[in-house]
Order: sequence, then C-alpha cells, then structure tokens
Amino acid sequence: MSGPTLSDVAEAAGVSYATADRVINKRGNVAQKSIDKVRDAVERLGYVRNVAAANLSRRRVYRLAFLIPTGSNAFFSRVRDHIIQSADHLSADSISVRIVDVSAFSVEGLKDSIVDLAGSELDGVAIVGLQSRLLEQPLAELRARGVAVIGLVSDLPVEFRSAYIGIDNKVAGRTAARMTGLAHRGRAGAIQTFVGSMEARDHAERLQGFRDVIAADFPDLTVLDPILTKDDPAVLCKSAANALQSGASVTAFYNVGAGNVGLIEAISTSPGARPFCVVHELVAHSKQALIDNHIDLVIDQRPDVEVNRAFALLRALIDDRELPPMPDLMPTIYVRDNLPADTLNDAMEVQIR
Amino acid sequence: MSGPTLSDVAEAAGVSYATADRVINKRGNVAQKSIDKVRDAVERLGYVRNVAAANLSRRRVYRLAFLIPTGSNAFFSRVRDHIIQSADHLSADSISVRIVDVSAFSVEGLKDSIVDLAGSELDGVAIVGLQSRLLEQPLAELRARGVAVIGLVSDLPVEFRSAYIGIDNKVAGRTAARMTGLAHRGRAGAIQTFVGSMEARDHAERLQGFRDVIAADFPDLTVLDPILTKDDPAVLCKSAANALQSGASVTAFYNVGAGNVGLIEAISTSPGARPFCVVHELVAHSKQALIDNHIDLVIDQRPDVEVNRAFALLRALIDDRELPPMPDLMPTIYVRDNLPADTLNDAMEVQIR
DNA sequence: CTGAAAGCGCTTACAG
DNA sequence: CTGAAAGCGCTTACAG
Repeated sequence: MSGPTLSDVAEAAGVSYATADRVINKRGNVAQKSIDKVRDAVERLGYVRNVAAANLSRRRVYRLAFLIPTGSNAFFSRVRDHIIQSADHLSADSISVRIVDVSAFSVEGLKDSIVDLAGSELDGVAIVGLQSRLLEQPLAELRARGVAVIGLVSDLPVEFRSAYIGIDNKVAGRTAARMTGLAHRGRAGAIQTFVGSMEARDHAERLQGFRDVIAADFPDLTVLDPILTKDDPAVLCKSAANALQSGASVTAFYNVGAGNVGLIEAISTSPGARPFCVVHELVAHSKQALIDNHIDLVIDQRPDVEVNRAFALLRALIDDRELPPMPDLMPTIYVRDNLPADTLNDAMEVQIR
Repeated sequence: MSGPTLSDVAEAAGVSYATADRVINKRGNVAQKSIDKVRDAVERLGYVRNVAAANLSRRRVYRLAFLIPTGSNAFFSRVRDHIIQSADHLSADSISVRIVDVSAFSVEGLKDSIVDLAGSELDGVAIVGLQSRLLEQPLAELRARGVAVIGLVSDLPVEFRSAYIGIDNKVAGRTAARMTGLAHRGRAGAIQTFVGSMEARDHAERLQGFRDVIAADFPDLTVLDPILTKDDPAVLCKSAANALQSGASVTAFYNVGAGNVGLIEAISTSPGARPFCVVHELVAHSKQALIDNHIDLVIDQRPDVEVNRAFALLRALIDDRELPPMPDLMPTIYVRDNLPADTLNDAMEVQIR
C-alpha cells in the first residue's frame, strides 16, 4: 500500500540517501551522472515524496495571510467569519492565518498593505485584488521571496499571482438576466438596474452579462440605464423609491452592486405590487428580505466555498504539489426556500450523532 | 508557533513519555494518579496532538470504500467520476479508495455488499443508503470493527451511521416550486408532476416540498397528481407527449425523479410552445437540454461537493478529530447561463499559470 | 560533489 | 502499572 521510500530510491540508484534527497529536492551540487541514476530509479519505482514526513522533519508551519477590504460591507464580513472559523480548525495542521485589513477599493492602500507583508515571515497570501499596475512591483517582490500569491473574489494583475479564486461575474449577470426573463414569461417589461461604480470591474461585467442575455433572448424587455449608487444604501433607497412611484412601467429591479439595505427599505415601505427583484450576495439583510418576500432572488458567490478553496490552493502551492481537483465555482441562486440554515456561522447540515 | 509536544507534557507531568502517550491515547493500564497528572499538564500547556506525526509513525493508510448503485443512472456516474478523480490526488495522502458496485435500490443487494465489506481491511465507508432495518445488523458489525460509516446522497438508518451528507430533498422540492411559481408570475396554471416511485424517500420528499410551497404561496396554480414513471425514459416520453397534446392546460412540468431523457425527447419533438420545465440533477443530457432551451431549470445536488465532503468527513472521523467546518449544502439551481464548464471532468475555473 | 548521523513528534513492541 | 528504545520518511547541519 505505502509505496517506495527515498531509501529505496537511493539503494536502487546506488547512491547515498543524502544524494537522492538532493536530486529529489533540486538542492544542486550533484553530478549529472548521479542525477540521472536517481531520476531513473524514481521512475522505475514510482516514488512519490511523502509530504507529511517532510513537513514534520523541517517543522513546517504554514503562515498564511488574507488581505480583505475593511468597512461595513456585509459580504466581506462573511468572508472574514469563515476565515476565522476555518483558522481554528486548521491550527491543528500547523496552519496559522492572519487577516490584514485593507482600506476598501484604494489601490494605494492595497499596495501599502502588500509592501507591509514583507515585514513578517509568510508562506502564502490570498488577496482581494484590484487591477492596477501599481501592484505589480510589490507583488513581484513578494513572490520573489517565495510567497505564494492568489487572487480572491476580485483578481490581481494576472501575471503576478499563481491563481484566482472567484466567480465569473459576467456569468453572474447572465444568470440574473435569465431568471428575470423567466419571471416575465413573455410579457413586456422594463428593468431598472443599479450599479455601484462602472469602474469596478465586477460591476461592469455583471451588467454586461445581464444586458447580453436580455438582448439576445428577451426582446420584450428593456434594460434601463443603470443608476449610479456608489453602493450607498441612501442613494439606492431614494432612487428605488422614485422608480416605484413613477408608475407601473418598471417591472424589475436588478442591483449589480451592494447597498441592498436601501433598496429593501424602499421596497418594504412602498405600497402596492413591487417589481421582480434580483440582488447579489446572501447576507443577513438580503436573506431576511427573501424570507419577507421583498426580493425574489439572490445571486451569491459562496464566500465560504471560496475561502476553503483558498486554503487548499495555498497549501498545494506552498508544498509544490499537484493541485487538488476543485469543483466548478458558479454563481449560486438563492430563493427563500433553499436558504442555508445560518449564513454567518455556517451551521453544518451534516448531522453528527 | 508550533506548540508543546508530548515530551513537554510528560516532563511537566513528571511521568515518562510512554505513560503520557498512554493517557493521551486512552490505551489503559495507567494509574489514576498518572492520568490526572498528565491531564493537568495537557491542560496547562495547551497540548494538541500532532496527527501527521502520529500517522507517520504508525504508517497510517486510510482505506476507504464507497458503495454506489450500479446502472446507467447518469447522476451516479458523476459521483463515480468524481471519486475516481479525487482518488488519484488523495493517494499522495496515503488514502486509497475503492468503489463497490451495488445493485440499485435493492435492500438485499445493499445488505450483501455491506456484509462483504467485512472481508477486506477498511477504515471508513460512505454508503448511498436505504432506509431498512435489514441493514442495521451488518452496519452495527461494521462499526464494531472500528469502521467509520457515513450516509451519502441517500441516508442510512440514522442510529447506524456517524453522519449523513446530502441535501434536504424537501428543500429541493420547495425550491423547484418557488421557481415554478415565479415563472407564472400571477397567472393561473396547472403543473404536471412525474415521480419515479413514491416508495423512494427522496422522491416523496421532493413532491411534498413542492406541493407545500405551491399550496401556500401560489393559489392560482394546481399541482396535478404525479405520473408514476419508475424513472423509465420511455414512460416519461409517452406520458409527457400525452400531456402536451391534451391542450394548453398544462403550464409546467416538474419531474421529481430520473429518466429525463424521455421527457426531453417528448418536448423536443413536440410542436408549439412548451410548458415551463424543471428537472433534477445536472448530467450531460439535462445540461444539453438547458442549452437547447428544452427545459428551464435543473435543481442539482452537487455530487462533486458531496464527494469532497465525504472524504474530509471520513478522515476526520477516522483520526477522531474535530470535524472541519463545512459550508451548507443546499440544492443548486442551474439555468443555461451558470452551467459549469464540464460536468464530467470538473475542469477547474481556477486559472493556473 | 558525497555521505553518515541526529532529529521532527509520534507509535509500537519489549523489558521490567 | 511504567519506562527506554527503535523506527516511521523525511530534512538539516556537519564532515569529508
């Protein structure tokens, strides 16, 4: 069951254990002849390095960091919560995790945080990124020091990270559009969209995806120009209230960004029928709004799953192992009937007796 | 960073390493006085056992088995595929996996397979279960031999397994109903349901959940009595074709069970508008039907996620560790726009460079 | 460029 | 009931 060890390889190759180790781990200072012999033996025996043993002997600890935007954003609170929760369990695997607060959506702030990372010993970091050339230099330095870097939720400049974990926001927007279209079922209508900022790539992509599907498959629906909200609940509340009063012409709301508290406020205090309503990210208030029938759908990106995946990926990257197979990460549709039991604490549905 | 070791504990407790080990691992044959001293030291130092080291020293291998129904069922093919794929990667962690074919939906067959498990050394098993008292005896014997047992997709008798991994089928049915209701958007309609067998608990539960939501929230919709299909595509094809011909009275189809190939066949060959259409489990043909606009929604239970979870859970159970936090497992809604890239091979959306 | 040896944190006989 | 010692598969100085 358990395969050949390095001793077996060394013996088969006719070299010492230490030499075999040197070629396996590419430590250099080995004669080509020895290298060939060892490589050959590895091949013949099907040797596979025992990572656990290696980690034990070198007293490996994984020092990880997550760079997460600060602020009241409920979505990132969920991300934090899940990191903290996982960290507790992962400490048994010698994984220590640090969450670094980053000023939200500030390239300068993010850059500084990345530079600061140099101050502490680190093996891997997951970063809620931004697309900016300003980040390239500090990221390059980080990686030069052997730190594994991945983008989380929002990508980093692609050449300067090893992987990205997040949903495709165009797909998220397309999904929202499909559901909105289905809900109209052939009837004509007009959809009022809300967007935080067209500079935010995720917002722009969602809107694009949304428009594409409506244009292609629901010719009777019109996508109204987005109202710019800066993700501010007050702005959303006011503009949504306006739209609700301006007659029955608006048949659906789609908020591409955050600030849903305001949207929900406008809907819940407005008399009469409301439009079909789709928002993003399942958090306490959007969940409650689903339950209260103030909105119809939430498109979510499962931050819990993303965080889990970040841990697995960082470990694999740090150990320089093959990456584990990861199921696709698609936007999840929530209605009031398939809500998880507890958004914040991720109560397990697994029943332990 | 790395905490105290057993040596530290032994020293602090004033006993030998071996004695400390005996109380940590409850091997017995220790004086109460020693036990107390060690317990005390563990408490004071915050000792936590290094599972990796322990596994190395005892040359631990995890021998796991999955009991999966045979047959042409595309859903279980997905389950198998993911197990096989994961197995490849897990072998690096000394985890070996065996898939045992079980005759589908036969209590006797399942019982025999469980009994046969006794023939091979095993640490843990995940079983696509059935509810039958016939299974209790063999399961009890298995667990008495120290094998960790969990139910997968379909539960086992609850007292005879340590955990269950699967969705709540009532929730799945409720979700299907919510979407069907939304798609009618206030218009009246009649929903033709199809069920494989009312004896199958998952089918019955889905139908129940579906009916509950329609009755409670969509008074203008009627749920027609289910057509019994035995999951046979031919039966589905014929009865769906009938329903389609009998006028425009049917506004939606909901197939609680399998055999969707037949349903899709009927729809795709039938002229004119089709009803709103919801089925379960994303497999090759249901995915294609979404793309081709022959159906509207697929409610899926993410077998890939379930299998991953089964591995994590079995390991934790076998190591007798605390269970990792697991995100909720809710039915996933697929439309044609949030389809994963590759249903069978689970291609990674994680982009590696 | 190569090798012998100690040590990582544990478990498992073995001897008392 | 208790302890000393070898060994799991590796890495890391250290000596040649």
